Amino acid sequence: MNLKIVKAQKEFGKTVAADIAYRLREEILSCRLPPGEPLRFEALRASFGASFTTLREALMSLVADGLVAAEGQRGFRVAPISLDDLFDITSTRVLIEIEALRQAIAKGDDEWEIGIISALHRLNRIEERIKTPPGEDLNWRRAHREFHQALISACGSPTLLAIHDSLFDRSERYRSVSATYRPYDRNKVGEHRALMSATVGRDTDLAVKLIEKHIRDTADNVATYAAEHFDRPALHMTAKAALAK
Amino acid sequence: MNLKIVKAQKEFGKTVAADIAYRLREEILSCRLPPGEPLRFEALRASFGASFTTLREALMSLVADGLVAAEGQRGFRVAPISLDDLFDITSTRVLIEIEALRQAIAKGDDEWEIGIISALHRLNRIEERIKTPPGEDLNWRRAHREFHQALISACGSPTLLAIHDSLFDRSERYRSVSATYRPYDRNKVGEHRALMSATVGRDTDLAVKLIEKHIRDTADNVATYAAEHFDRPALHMTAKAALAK
DNA sequence: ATTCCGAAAAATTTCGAAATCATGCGTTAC
DNA sequence: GTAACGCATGATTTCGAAATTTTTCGGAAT
Repeated sequence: MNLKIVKAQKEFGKTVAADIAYRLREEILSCRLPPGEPLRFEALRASFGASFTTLREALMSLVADGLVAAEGQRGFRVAPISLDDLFDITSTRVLIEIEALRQAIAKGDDEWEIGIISALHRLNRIEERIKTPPGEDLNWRRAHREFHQALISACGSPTLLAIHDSLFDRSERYRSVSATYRPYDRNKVGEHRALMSATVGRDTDLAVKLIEKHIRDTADNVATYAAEHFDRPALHMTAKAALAK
Repeated sequence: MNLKIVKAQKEFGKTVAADIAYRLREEILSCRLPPGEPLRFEALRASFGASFTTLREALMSLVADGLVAAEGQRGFRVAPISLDDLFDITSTRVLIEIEALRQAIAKGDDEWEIGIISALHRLNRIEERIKTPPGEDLNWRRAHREFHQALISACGSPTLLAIHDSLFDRSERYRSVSATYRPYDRNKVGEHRALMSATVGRDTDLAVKLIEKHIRDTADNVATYAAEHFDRPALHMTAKAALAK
């Protein structure tokens, strides 16, 4: 585990703990820290350069987001993935996003429309530029997330938005798993544009239909290409353990 | 603030931090720690007998549950309450619980039905016994929560259940606020029974209608009796500050 | 050969001091 | 008289060592 030692500095968040939580989140969402991987304090300490306490706080906030699993007094590990979990997240996302989108279309103002169009434009630009699978590109992931947030940002319910954020993060991890094994589906570009049109055009029924299809298709795609990589026992054999064979 | 000093001992949770989080949660849900109240470490340290770090961890988990607000580097306070927040929680609860109840009725087995009937029976027994407003009784609150959990426990979606738990906690605080100012509405007993009957009788449309009415009526009741107590600036004047006037 | 017990080892959890940051007040310059 | 600066104060945040808990490994008994 030769991650370079980076001095804990408030690059992103206001506090060191928030910064570490953010960086750890990136590692987990991109699956550089694979599902099931145990998170031992000594190793994290070496990678992130923070104390036990600060790391613990970062880990706890990720537990709250469902990205890390805490097992009583037996430490932390990256939350495992499974087909059941993927289906559960997908169904719940459909429920939440449909409702949020309905309300946003009913309540959204000019600024909301502009936010959607801007987010889509930025996403498209990034997709033109990058060559690597977008699932691994930090900027693409950020732009993709911001587009989906923009769609429902006018729904008027902080709770709905918070739930959406959490579910979107958990979905992201599955996208990353499958992105390793397949090229990016260019049809997504069209889907995003259609979603924008229907939403800004206040065609509630069409927009709702499109968002459900978009979410379910993405999940199906992941399941098809990556299912064989689920539910494996965590591959956390150290070099030492592998050598002992 | 003359809370008695109780030695931090693992009465409830497995770890001291989990135990303190549980006890703090109770204080907040019952509004013994009023909304908006600043949570200063020295005071908490005296009340709960734990170190800064442990308290911080407990606070952070309550922040994740939306019961405590963390303001950057300016410490913690009990999350404020407002009519907007009450309406937001209520709408989202309706969405979540209707879907969860639908799925539970479709998938529930014998054990599920028995769980509902048992939970209702326990709740009724407690209601017969107690004299104080139920909102302040720990056992009533626990039984009430377990009845609502039992109704949807068979929905098959861990995510839906987790969201419900979180929203139920946040609602609980509003119930506590209003419970201080009005007697318990005995109609609730009948509502719970009707809810049980429709659910166990697999009458999806009726059950869904009843749960929505139950949630909305409770919220309206709270709003009517307690609205004047919302949005007040936090009453955290110390004796010194009051004296200075 | 297998299971059970106990002690050593490894990991997590807790602690209080030290560092850091925000706030309010007094002083000074304009 | 007003605004701006700087210091003192009180609070939070971070640290690494110490205590507690879990896990592992070896040995003896069944």
